[in-house]
Amino acid sequence: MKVTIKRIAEILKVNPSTVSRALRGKPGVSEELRNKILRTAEELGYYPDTRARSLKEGSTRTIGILIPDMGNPFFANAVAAMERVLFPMGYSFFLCVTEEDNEKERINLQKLLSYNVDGILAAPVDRIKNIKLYKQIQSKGIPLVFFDRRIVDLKVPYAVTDNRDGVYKLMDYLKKMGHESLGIITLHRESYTGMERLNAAIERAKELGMEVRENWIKDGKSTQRGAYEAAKELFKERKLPTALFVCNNVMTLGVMKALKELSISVPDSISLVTFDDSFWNQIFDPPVTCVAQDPMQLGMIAATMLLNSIKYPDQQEQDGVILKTHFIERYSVKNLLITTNGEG
Amino acid sequence: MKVTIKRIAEILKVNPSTVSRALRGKPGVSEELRNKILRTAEELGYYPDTRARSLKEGSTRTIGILIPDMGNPFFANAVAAMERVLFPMGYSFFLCVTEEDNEKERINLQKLLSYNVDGILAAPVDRIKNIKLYKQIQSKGIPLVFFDRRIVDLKVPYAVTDNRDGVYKLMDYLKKMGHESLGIITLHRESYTGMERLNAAIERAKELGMEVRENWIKDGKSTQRGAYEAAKELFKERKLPTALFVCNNVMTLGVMKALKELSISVPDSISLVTFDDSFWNQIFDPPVTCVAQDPMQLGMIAATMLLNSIKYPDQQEQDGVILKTHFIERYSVKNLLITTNGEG
DNA sequence: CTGAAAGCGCTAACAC
DNA sequence: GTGTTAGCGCTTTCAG
Repeated sequence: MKVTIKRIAEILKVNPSTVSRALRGKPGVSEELRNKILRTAEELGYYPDTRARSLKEGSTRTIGILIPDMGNPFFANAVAAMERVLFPMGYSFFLCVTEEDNEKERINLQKLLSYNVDGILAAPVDRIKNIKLYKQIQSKGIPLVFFDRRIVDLKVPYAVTDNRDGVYKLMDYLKKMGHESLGIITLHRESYTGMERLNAAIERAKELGMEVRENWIKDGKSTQRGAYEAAKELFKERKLPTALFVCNNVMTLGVMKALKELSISVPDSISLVTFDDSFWNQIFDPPVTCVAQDPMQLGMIAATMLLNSIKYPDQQEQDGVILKTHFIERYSVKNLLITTNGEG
Repeated sequence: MKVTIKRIAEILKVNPSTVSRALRGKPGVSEELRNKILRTAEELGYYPDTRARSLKEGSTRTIGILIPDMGNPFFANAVAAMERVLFPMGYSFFLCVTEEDNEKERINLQKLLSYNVDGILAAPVDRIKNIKLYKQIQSKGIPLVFFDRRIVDLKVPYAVTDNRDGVYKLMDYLKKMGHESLGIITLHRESYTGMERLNAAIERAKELGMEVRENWIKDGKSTQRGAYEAAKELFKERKLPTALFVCNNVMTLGVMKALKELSISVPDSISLVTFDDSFWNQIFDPPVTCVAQDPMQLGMIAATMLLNSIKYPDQQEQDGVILKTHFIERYSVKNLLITTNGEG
């Protein structure tokens, strides 16, 4: 038998509304009665039913967080940061994982709608498939913030990294080190970050006069495994580029594994740069040169933005935050300009 | 204005209950009316309010997952596996992060109670502080499964790793390699896993005649940073053990960082074994010998057990699953028995 | 200071 | 096949 306000009321022979007032600390209950009520509630193990309460009050104090992949420390850390912002404000959250699947994204978003979350933090799968649903969320007035990825056609506040800028830093560096050819292990192609990084890399490489052959571009599908296979494919090519750009952190693991198995040494046989800096980048042999994003900061900012638009629903500023990356030079890129007479 | 069943009913000039029947696919509505209802629901962007529905029906199709740390890939992967079990069965989940804080654990559990989750998957903070609350959850008949850690005094089903067995494997191996002294970087001391691994290590080391000085045991607090500091502390000691046991994966990162900074080479200056095998263990230089747990399997099993006790609430089997670890020999332990006349 | 009554959105039992 | 009614647990007027 569930412990309800009604039940407590019956036991104490008072009205449910009185119990409610007492429990919520509202005025209009004598100290004595209040204490008696609190005591029985405690004894009986009473917990307010937030479904019922929120049905009356509106807010569920609940938000939805939608990410593509739990296994990626980037997202795990972003969520961790969000939690640290949301928890102190009394919010709980549903965690939804899309695995880059539009259908899963759809179902999850619909559920969040049904759960009447107060807001949604989403890293959407792509820019097309569920755009209608995101629009619907928006038109229902449910606060929504995109993070890491965004749907450019939608006027939704967002917190993302400046992918273009990050990629440019890497390309410029490669050029400076004398590299004239480039291979790329790409993210899931339809994703925002996937597009951004790939396009930026190709554009910039071309601008700098670097060669990027079609068959040097392999789809790593955003995952460790995908990148492992992509790298294996790439190294089957007869002619290879001198430098390789890996589009995220977990794919770097896959690429490294492939390199190890094929006994291809970095940076002697091929140079390597990556987007993202997970701890393993510094521990690899050699440590990997990269541009770093800060998932914690991203998560914190996104969550703060969301809380803000929950608090001020009419403030239609629809602003976006774009975080710069941080270039970190390590030892995975060979300087081709000074090693022409090297010892091999 | 919210789109409700009532609203649709008004527009179509039918009764709410008819709309409900139509939407839920129940018999007793003419095809024509049903289609009309479905169409308007679609047009208006109707989503059923699960609060209201569950208030009537009981189940919220929601579960709570409580973990100590998002940043640890072990837990991230366990949660990922749980999600893969729960999602297809139509469950959403609240993710709660304790950060090894009893107070946070308490608040989160109480919220889960208030949210009327159908079940809880928990890796509890310790064996003492919130035991009453866990008991209450149990007595309320809310399905509960512990994973990774458990509260031994409570008759609650669980899925954990055989910590003792794992530690024994490591200790026996060290002994076999000729090590006679041992340092330990410990987990958060009050946690179940913290206790288990530490006690097992000390016991086994003593049994094997290995020396474990009090000041060779440093508290790594389960975190990368904690372990980093603990390792720095340890290496201030004048006399050092020949081998070091690190009690989990993320702490290994901290220890490695400290070792690098201090230019202490593994395994020449000190040998290293760890509990857990994250990908970085294989990539380190040298690759690290360890016992591996499988967080995915653990998560999958725990989630399956929970679903089972949701489905069959009366089945009081209260069983536990104990997973064996898998010993992986790599290159972080020096064989002291054959290097006495080595080249240094 | 306390009680009575209405209603949040939905469903199910019961009428017709 | 469709409508009526009651109620899940809670809060909030409005009475008294």
